[in-house]
Amino acid sequence: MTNSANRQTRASQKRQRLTAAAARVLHEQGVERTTLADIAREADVPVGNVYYYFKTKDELVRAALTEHTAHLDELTGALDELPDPRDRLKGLIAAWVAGRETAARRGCPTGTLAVELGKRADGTLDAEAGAVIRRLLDWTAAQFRTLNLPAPDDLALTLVSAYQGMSLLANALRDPTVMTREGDRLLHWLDSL
Amino acid sequence: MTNSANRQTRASQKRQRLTAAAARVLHEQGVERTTLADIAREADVPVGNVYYYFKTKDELVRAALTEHTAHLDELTGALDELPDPRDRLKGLIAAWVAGRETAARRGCPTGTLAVELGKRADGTLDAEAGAVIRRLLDWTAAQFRTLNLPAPDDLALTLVSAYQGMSLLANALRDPTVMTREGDRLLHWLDSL
Amino acid sequence: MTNSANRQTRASQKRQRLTAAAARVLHEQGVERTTLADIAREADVPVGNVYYYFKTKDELVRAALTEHTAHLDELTGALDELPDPRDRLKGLIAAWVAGRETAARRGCPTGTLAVELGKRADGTLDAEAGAVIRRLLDWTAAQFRTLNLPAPDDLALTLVSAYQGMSLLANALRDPTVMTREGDRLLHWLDSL
Amino acid sequence: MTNSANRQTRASQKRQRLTAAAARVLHEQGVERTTLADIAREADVPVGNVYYYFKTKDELVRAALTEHTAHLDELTGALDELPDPRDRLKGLIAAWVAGRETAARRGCPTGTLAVELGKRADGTLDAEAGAVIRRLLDWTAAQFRTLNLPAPDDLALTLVSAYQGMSLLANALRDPTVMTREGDRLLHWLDSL
DNA sequence: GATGAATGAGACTTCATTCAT
DNA sequence: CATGAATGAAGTCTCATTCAT
Repeated sequence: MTNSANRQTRASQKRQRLTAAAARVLHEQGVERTTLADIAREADVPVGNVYYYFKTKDELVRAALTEHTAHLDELTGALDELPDPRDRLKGLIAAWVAGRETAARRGCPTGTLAVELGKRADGTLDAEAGAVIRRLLDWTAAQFRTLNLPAPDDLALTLVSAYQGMSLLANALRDPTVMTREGDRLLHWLDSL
Repeated sequence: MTNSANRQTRASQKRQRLTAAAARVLHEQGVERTTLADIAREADVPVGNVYYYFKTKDELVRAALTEHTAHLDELTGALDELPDPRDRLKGLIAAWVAGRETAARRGCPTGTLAVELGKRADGTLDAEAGAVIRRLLDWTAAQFRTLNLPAPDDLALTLVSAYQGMSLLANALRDPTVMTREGDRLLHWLDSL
Repeated sequence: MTNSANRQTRASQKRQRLTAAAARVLHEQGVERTTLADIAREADVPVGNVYYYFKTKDELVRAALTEHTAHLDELTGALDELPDPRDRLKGLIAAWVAGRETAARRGCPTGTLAVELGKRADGTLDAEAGAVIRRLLDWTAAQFRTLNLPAPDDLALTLVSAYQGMSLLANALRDPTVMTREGDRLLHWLDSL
Repeated sequence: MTNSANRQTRASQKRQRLTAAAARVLHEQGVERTTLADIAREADVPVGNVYYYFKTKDELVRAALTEHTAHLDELTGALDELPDPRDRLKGLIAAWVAGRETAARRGCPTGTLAVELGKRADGTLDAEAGAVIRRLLDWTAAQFRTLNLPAPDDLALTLVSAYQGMSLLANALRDPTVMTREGDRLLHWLDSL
């Protein structure tokens, strides 16, 4: 590896460390309660150096949203390997239920981010949080459409809405079984369509 | 009315004004982005005076939660007048849909509060936000139970979860029709039980 | 003195202390090199408390400009007592020369402020610095007009311009005699009109 | 051209580009509001590379002063070609008036630099700004001396002082006509001597 | 020589909370 | 009881300067 490539790689690594740390810490503590120092510490980067990679705190939030989008794409990408769209949706639900402990402790990363960003007077970042959710909606609707089910958009809305609702309740009640119970119901519902 | 009683009344009025203002502003701006000064201004109470009624900002958050509980009780109390529990639940859904514009702009007051408080490391207030949601769950489960439906707690979970989910999505997508579409589906679902 | 009046007076005093300190320190160190802490220390006020009186640093700069305007008004007000406008102008020049040590060390308060504020991209405060100078121009022109001299505005421009020039040179050369020499010349010039 | 000479030339070019950029940007934005990055960008030199040519920001300021001195020498050198010293001085004034738009927008480069540097506690650079002004004073005095006029130093002081004054006022009032009006007066004044 | 990256001190500003009257 | 004023801790952000390659 050349020096130049090495340098660039190290820099990219740091940027990536910061992005990952931001996604993690912002999910855990929320946007407003998280300080740049928190993220810097988690990424093991000096605070002053954060600004070399991200000019504002908001850009770090944006990076976290992008990270969540990437996670989502990774998941749906893996599910796309399954031949049956219904199985893909069941896999999605299974993934949600598998994350029940995290959901109970911190809620859905994207959903809680959207809630916080929605409180802002200036609508800069909330639209971007909404875009991530819409991405999930779109993928889900595509599966329902492939299944030739009527009103696939409404079905997608119902499914994603259920996910956000159960995550919020699991979190509010600090009860991961909410995810299991609702997850089971959603699986049955899918089979009934 | 005696002077003393008069004084107490005036004091209560101020307390009430502060509580109402807290509920309103905290819903609109979120807990972390709201300053005591914001609430004081909205309640038309001098900042320095707030501390006579509420020793900390958290107590104002608590008061807002109590206010939301009162609103909920008012609603369920009115619905209890209806003879048929199914009609009561339909009335609940109708109320949710009626609040679609607010939901699209700010989300569910209790739900968004629970999300924000859930991010705190110290579990001081998040339990109380959960309690308000549980109160709704309990009332809803009671209706299902009266209807002699099986697993009334799960049905309640599904219904309230759907409400939180559709509120979050309406908010994240800034789209009040989410409330209408999901509301219609829930009404049909109720009839199918 | 009542309690209320007392309280208000003390607050005003603090505000006045801050304004005076700002005028002094900003003149000495310049706008950009002066920190809020510098002004706070000079006024013997805790840094955090400064913001109770002035919401931004720029407001403090504005206050300093107002202070300089007040000083100017005081001076011209005193000179207005003189019956002969020519004597008033001579008094003005005498005041300038009297301040030669300060001028040599720090330049003209308003002039140097105008220079610094003029460098700003956003034209917020530079106009206000210009206004103070224009006030001096106006008063000076009024004297020339009363003397029935032709083109009083140009004469005023020449006189004030000379003042700013000699202050700048005295400051740049660290030489108070610049003020004396140019002051003498201006007095002769006045008599020659 | 040898490699070594080539390298040196390229390096000199960079140094020259930085010097010119410093003179320009420092004049426009002022010393304190200008960052090294600003100058580096304007000179199209990587930030990290600036320190190879200038060890500190102050050295860049010094270089800008040198650049202004060079400009001044160029101007006076050209004027020296004129046989009549009075014409040289008139040419100087004409040059000032020709730069009226710049003066109105940014003031005299040397004068405003002197003002800012004069605010420093440590007398490091302010003397050098004064030196540039003194250079102009000296050249001007030489012309008056050649004209056999009495007190040539005082006449020079008056002329340069007038220039700085009119530049400052043009700048503070954002009015280039100040330069024209005062320029005309100075030309008449020259003829009257 | 050249350069992207790193660093840390310090600036401005906000705000929950307390105080003095 | 009421309230303008006070306080200090903490947060975001900037930037001259240095470092590693």
